[in-house]
Amino acid sequence: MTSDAYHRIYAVVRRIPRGKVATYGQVARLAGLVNAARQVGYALHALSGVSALPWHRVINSAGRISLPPEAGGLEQRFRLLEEGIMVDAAGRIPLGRHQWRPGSRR
DNA sequence: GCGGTGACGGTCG
DNA sequence: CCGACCGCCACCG
Repeated sequence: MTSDAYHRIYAVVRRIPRGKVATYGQVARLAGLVNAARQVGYALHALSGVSALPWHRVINSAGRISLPPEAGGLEQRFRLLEEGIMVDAAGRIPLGRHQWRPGSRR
């Protein structure tokens, strides 16, 4: 049932270091997929929060939480704050300071 | 197989 | 900086 694409996506998300975030498009590219940002969102949605994956470290390219508050966005904001990532009331995150750069190992 | 939908992303005004 | 549009593409009824 878990497609190969999903497996790759999850593998990438699992590598995001604590205290760092990655964008949907970034995850898609690292997973070797093209124009699949939406698919990444769909893959994470399929988890329904029931997972050991750091799904909360994935945000959109605008540097904001895409998930509606009542659908888990609130929990995502809380988890990020808990890791020392600044998230303002509007769900905005300073990407320049927190975006994950693969290779820098953090 | 078709059409609507969305945890996206880049552009434009 | 923000909202409106449009292009993309897998999932679902």
